Amino acid sequence: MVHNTTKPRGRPRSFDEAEALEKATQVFWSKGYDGVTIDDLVAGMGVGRPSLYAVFGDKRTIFLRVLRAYAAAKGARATQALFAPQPLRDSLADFLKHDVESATQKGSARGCLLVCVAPLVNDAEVQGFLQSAVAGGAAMVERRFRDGISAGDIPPDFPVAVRAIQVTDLARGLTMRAQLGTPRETLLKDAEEAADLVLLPRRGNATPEG
Amino acid sequence: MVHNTTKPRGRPRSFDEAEALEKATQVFWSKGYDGVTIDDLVAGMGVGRPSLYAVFGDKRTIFLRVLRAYAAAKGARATQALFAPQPLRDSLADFLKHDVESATQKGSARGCLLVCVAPLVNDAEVQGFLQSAVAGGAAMVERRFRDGISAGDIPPDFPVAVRAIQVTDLARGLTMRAQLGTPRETLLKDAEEAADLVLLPRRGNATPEG
DNA sequence: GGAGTTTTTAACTGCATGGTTCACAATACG
DNA sequence: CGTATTGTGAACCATGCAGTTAAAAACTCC
Repeated sequence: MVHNTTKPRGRPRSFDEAEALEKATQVFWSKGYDGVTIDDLVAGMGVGRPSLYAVFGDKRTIFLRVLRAYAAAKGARATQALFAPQPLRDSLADFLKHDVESATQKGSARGCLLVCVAPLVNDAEVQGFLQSAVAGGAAMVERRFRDGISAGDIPPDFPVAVRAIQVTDLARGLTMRAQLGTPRETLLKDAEEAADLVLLPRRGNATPEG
Repeated sequence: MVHNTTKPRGRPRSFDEAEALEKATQVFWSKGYDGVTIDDLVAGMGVGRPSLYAVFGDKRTIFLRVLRAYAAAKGARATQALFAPQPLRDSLADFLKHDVESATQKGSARGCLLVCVAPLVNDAEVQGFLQSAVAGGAAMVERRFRDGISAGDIPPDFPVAVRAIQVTDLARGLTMRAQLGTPRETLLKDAEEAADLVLLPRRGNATPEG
């Protein structure tokens, strides 16, 4: 973050760039990608049309910036939940519950930009970004599992990769149900159950069908 | 199935209604809902524009018909997989694997109309239909679990409702990964793992099969 | 073969939208 | 105080789109 100390010469902007992006997020979140018109963005972001094009570029570019900011914020919160000093089971439950909470925020659109909106955007760059985001999420959970093995919370033969993917699959299922209107309380309970499902010790071998 | 024996009076249609609907499914599947124009449907379905309006109605109506047909077909295949005469574990695995296969079919769009396209449609009727479809899927799995208890495949205290929801959540996760391009083989393996995750006996649970 | 009925082909209309342009307003610098 | 520079507001234009209409075509019934 390098701050530019030289003051801009001309008329100062009447909007805050980050704030406008935040509002753009809400617009895309509530209307999808194709459903959003430039006028929607102009109205929602509080930025005039020419300024919008000058500062942010066209719709696709705006969406990419929104996606990146959204994913970064979500990733940060996920990291915080996963790697807070607490038992593995609580980390996992917090991870999933946080997903649920952000997907059921009132006053904001339901669901998740990354899960519900972005996959439909027919754009190579968006798809690539999503793939890496998904892989990154699973990798994060897997790392937490490894820490859990070190801490003795789970046995050393715990199938970290498989379980990590299953956690993210379950998270996506929760998010989609949120989008369809399942109440938050139900989903929070399901999040706990999901954490337990993945972690509860098995009888016999941890990996089935060895 | 009532066959209409009276021949139609005027000029015969140059297209098959069911076939056209099938093609419409592909169009929506590959382009989403908002991304589809009437011209896309005209081109994709092989039906003239006025005929399209006369026979199928507008885009929203067409999409609803497509959804119902798609859900019916998918439900039928799911029933077949779940309730075929085989052990519970195989039923579940087949159920999930079938989902994966239909979501990774070549020559067709990836993912699932119900999971990847329909949730984004901002329409009360569509959302309602989706909710009932989701609930119906979970109920189907739950019923299969009950049968499994009767057959002694799982203990009587098996939490059928919770596990059924988890199965559908996992299925949605698989489907979304399919949409993002995860190869079929990976997902098929993950489907098996998911079935095992849900079914493997927990330590501390009573098992009937001695 | 002709009349009546239905589908198809092609063109048309009106409206929303994306992207651009232009004159004007606001601020920094000399 | 004037000028250069940048942002803003409103109007503008071409395009694409949904939905309709008019006439030609294909078929059944008489």
